Amino acid sequence: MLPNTPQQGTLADIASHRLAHSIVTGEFAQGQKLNEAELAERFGMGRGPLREALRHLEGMRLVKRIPNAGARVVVLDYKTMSDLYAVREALEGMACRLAATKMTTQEIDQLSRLLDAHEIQIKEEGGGVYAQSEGDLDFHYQIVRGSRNEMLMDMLGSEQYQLQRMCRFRTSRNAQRTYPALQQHRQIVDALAQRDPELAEMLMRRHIQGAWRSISETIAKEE
Amino acid sequence: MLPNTPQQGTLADIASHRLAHSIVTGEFAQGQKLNEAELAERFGMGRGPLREALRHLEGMRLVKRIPNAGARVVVLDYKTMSDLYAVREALEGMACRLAATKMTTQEIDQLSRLLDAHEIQIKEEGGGVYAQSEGDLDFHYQIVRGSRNEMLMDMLGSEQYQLQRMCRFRTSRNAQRTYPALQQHRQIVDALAQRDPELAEMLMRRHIQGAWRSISETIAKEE
DNA sequence: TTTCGAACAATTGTCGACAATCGGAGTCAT
DNA sequence: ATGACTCCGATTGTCGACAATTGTTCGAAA
Repeated sequence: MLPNTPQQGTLADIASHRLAHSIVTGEFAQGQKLNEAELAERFGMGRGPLREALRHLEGMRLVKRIPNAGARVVVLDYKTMSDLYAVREALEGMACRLAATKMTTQEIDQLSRLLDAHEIQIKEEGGGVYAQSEGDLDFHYQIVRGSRNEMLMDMLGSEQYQLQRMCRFRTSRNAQRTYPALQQHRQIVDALAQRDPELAEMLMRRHIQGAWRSISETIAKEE
Repeated sequence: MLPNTPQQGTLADIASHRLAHSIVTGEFAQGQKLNEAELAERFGMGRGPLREALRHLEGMRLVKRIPNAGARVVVLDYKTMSDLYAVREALEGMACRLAATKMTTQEIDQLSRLLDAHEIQIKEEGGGVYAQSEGDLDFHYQIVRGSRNEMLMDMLGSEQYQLQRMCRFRTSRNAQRTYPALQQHRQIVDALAQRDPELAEMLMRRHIQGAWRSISETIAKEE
């Protein structure tokens, strides 16, 4: 469902996926230097494909390359995360607006049932991980797909998606926002069902602003 | 001023810039196959750096790569351009909203003077190319910089900027929108000066919607 | 004549080795 | 003791050659 295809294509693609996973999950610390020869050895490939993978990761903003000085894992400081959420707010807001007119009624119903499943899951598990779970990402991705905008799907699916997951791995302990998050999801689906683009965009933007406020407070508390 | 640095770094970066230029200006037709060996020969370098450049261009959505089948210049059809402008509307709208609170008064004044220069330029040249000129891009880029959002600057500066230029090269004949465009720019600067984020975002979004409508009509007329 | 298949040419994917560049250890002079 | 300079190790950047895959063309059989 999610664009997480392990992919069996070229070595460069494999390296790209494995590296992205290692970076997002924190296996590679932020700011850590990525040695080409060492990684090529570990992945059992030459440095050529690995360099292409690094170039790709650079495009996804997961690593930062400095000519003649190698590549380092990006550092997700407060400013970077803040910037990321502003971009997400703009893009997902637009996606939601478009989805309000492009999604089929059937798809919207399906989205509603997805939320029902989430609600059950929350009640069973005590509901501590919803806003961070893959379920939340699923909801957002379905709406992005509903926008029928290839560029948005690419940006939010392949690129930002990873950065956002990285963001969550970094601040995975705050999870008390699960109930209001589900509530907001329901409101968004309602707006979609009413075919109200303005409202749908506004609600999605508020939803993401709320998520950022929650994460932001968590970070503040830790210090 | 614009992020058009010819750059004297690695061969891969040089190839990336030269390729981007050739693609944007139409020297390489849309959908044209890009032969690695031939391009490496032309640029006087090996295939290694060139492959890295292609990876980079793929990230910028200027080329589309298919594993084991090579890279082709992207085709800017109607749907793609429409998607592009929706993304631009979202991102530049957000940039303008942020700029309304982050730009210094001095910077806003400077922006106003930039528009004065544009107005003079229009009157002198009969004003047929403003909306397509580099001057318009300059205005937009200054606002994006004013957002102080690194990610937005990257996205709109390095990546989308090229696609948009390509878009304009493709439809360079419609230029009767120059006066309303300048007028809208003035309104936007006013909103920035009044420190009104909501209004600034709304005006920028309308401005871009107008640009898309203009381009869209031109394309329709051609067929 | 059409279609299926196999060899072939062209192009992409990959590797190993060499050249260029950067960072740091060590040393010498002030 | 401190600063700068030099040399050396390590890492990145680049190239050429080889392997693998694809698309094509030619030919033979139905």
